[in-house]
Amino acid sequence: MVDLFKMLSDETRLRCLVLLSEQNELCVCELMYALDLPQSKVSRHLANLKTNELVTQRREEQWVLYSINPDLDVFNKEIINKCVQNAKHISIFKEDLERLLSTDTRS
Amino acid sequence: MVDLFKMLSDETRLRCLVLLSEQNELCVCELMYALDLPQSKVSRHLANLKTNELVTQRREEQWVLYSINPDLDVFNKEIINKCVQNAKHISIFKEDLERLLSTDTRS
DNA sequence: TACCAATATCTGCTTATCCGAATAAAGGAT
DNA sequence: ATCCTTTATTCGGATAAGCAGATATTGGTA
Repeated sequence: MVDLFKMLSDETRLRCLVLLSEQNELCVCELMYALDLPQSKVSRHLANLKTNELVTQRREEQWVLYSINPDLDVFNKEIINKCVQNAKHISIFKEDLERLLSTDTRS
Repeated sequence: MVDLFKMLSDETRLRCLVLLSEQNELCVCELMYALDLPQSKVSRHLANLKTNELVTQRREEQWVLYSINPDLDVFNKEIINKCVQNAKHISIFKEDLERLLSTDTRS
């Protein structure tokens, strides 16, 4: 439990997880654009999430696509889902999603 | 959200919250005994939880009794409840509860 | 007043976490 | 082979968080 909550106690990581829950698969540059954050920051936090098995990655052409780990245990899945639901009311997350949907940044 | 998860990402604080959820009200010395941790550590973490409004305190005679904040918003309450449920399967939390119930340490 | 039990806070220290900037690596295209 | 785009990692430094042990505070009691 502690490890899950450590991962959730950083705004950048939470924002990544919320977007990944909405969009299924995203590459680093899409997340950079949606979050409006530097590349190393996004990449570093995704690496943390992957180390803690909250996300998975696969390579497609020049991009690395991240997803929420489909094999999450029930508890982790439920907590993340609650976060995603809660995020719907919070402006920073809404803005992230708007930016994400506003342009195709994978090109 | 980030603040809630920061509070939950420490084992001592999680253990306190789980016991408080089970027992309604506990004083510092009961928690010290149940968690088998030094007084300053328990007191410090309870102070953190209080600063973040996850617990409340009241004084009764020589003791300070802590409770889960009854005015928690829905999200915080749901997350904490999930933790309490999940803790039922985890030995360290079960042992805490056994120790707590084994003796009256408030005397 | 002096004392005592319970709790809170301070002190000095160690470790963890986060950051931007720079560099490295990896794969595709020319 | 070289270049380009994307992503990962390293570096040095700043800040936050955790700890034990010691001291302070608080309210009640002798």
